[in-house]
Amino acid sequence: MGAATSDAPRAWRTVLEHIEQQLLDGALRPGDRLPGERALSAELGVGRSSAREALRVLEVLGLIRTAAGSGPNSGAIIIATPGGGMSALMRLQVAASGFPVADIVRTRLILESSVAGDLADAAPAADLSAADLLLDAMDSPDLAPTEFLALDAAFHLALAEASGNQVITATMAGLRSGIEGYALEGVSAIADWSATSTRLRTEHRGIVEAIRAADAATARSRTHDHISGYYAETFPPSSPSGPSAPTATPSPASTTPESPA
Amino acid sequence: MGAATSDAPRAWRTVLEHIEQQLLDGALRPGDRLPGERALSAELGVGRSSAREALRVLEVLGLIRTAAGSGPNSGAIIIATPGGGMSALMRLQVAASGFPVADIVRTRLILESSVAGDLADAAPAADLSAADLLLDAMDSPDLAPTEFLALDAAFHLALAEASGNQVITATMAGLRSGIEGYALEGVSAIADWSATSTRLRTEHRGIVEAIRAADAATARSRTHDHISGYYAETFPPSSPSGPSAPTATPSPASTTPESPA
DNA sequence: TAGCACGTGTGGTCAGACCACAGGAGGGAG
DNA sequence: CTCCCTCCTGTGGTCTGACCACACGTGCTA
Repeated sequence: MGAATSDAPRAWRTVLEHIEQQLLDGALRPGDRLPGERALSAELGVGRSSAREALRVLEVLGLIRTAAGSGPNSGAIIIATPGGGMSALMRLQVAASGFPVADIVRTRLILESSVAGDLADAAPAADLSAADLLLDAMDSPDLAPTEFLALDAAFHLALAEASGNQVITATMAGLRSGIEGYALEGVSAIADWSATSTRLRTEHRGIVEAIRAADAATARSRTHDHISGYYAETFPPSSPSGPSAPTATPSPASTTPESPA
Repeated sequence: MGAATSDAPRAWRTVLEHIEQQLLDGALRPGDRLPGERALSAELGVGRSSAREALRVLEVLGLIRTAAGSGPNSGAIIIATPGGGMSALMRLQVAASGFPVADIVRTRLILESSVAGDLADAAPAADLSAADLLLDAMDSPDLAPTEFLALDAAFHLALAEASGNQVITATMAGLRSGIEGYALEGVSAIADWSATSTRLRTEHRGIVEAIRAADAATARSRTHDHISGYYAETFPPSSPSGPSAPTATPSPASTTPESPA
């Protein structure tokens, strides 16, 4: 042995597909332990290194968690944490120029505006306590920009989580990771951080307020303006991010009032 | 050697971070060739298998393309094809129950409605020729459901591409992949395929028509209804996809006419 | 009975060896 | 001089075997 017999597909792909199939069949469920690497490779007739390559992919994608040692917590365990995989994907794609930053911002605009609107419309009012906590934490007067930004990201994510849509939550986590580097850089472009953070805090509360008031249109437009405003300030005029400006995206409810009056 | 000295982070992660850093620094750009696996591992002081694990991750994430042999086309080459990675991620997350199908559909609703609206509002009218071609192809009377569905997916993707937002395009490709299996299964749940496909064709043309007429609100609502309608038909009442029905999401412009009259 | 030492299995990593393949360099035939 | 064929080289792809660090369980010991 030692080589691919030409007609066979890549060995690691075999492993990946095998596990995917078992997941689809229900033979493998979240919380379950995968066979050990040695067993898995023997079972599928591939080398351990090939099996490991597949497991590595699953790990980065957020499907499994691995731990050495013995006992029930060791080995590869199925977990579905899409956020991690999404973050890695977005981050690397941005690094490789596959995702223009402007497109990420535009996508945030769409997703978050929609989330805010849905939250306001939610029949049984969504639980915003997590967001409230973050809002309070952000009021600490002596927060470094980095800390503030982390709380800010967590706040936006908390809204997504409150909406209950796991796909959007994971996507937003990924989008945020993708532009995290730029966000940190951007802080230096802000003239008066104190004023900016105060404004951001006010806008955050305004969004939550609109959601609580079940005013979807306002929640949407405030979210849109909040995000586009921040990026307009962070990425001054000639940001080499892409051909068009992030704020160019017409939001579903930004300039269109359609107020509930 | 042969083992991790406990304090060191995982070797493959070292490789991954090294490459990411080079991408961020601009030392590595799309189209460039990575060092060979042997050189890379030597350079970073890790084993070749560890370097390979990192490369495998990059490959699945759509960042590199690998080819054996020699010459300029061999080796690992930086490519930024987010769609592939996104598809793998979504597909596996769905398989692992990390992404409820209902959430994926809801996300499609948001993204595609928004795309259709933006397309209609686009200052220089977007190029819809690719979508037109697919529309014509879908008119072939003797298309198998599978073929029709493939064209249908391509049509929706073409609209996203026309919008020029690469993040949305890749995300939509991923979302589609995630529910592809369910879509194929769902065909059998459709009583009169001929009638359904005719309806879908009509709806598609209606969407494009609204976009061409620069009627954003109609484009949005038609897109929303098109998608939610299809899934309502494909996943009859008691689909075990999630706690709430996909159509429960209030679209920005679905039931709210705000017609241009 | 309480505590500790050892065995065992797991992931993590490395080193070395082949294979298949694609391309280029070189020599030989025309 | 030109063209074609052959061999060589480098690349990814894979397998095997080995060792390390670690966490757990078992069972012996005090």
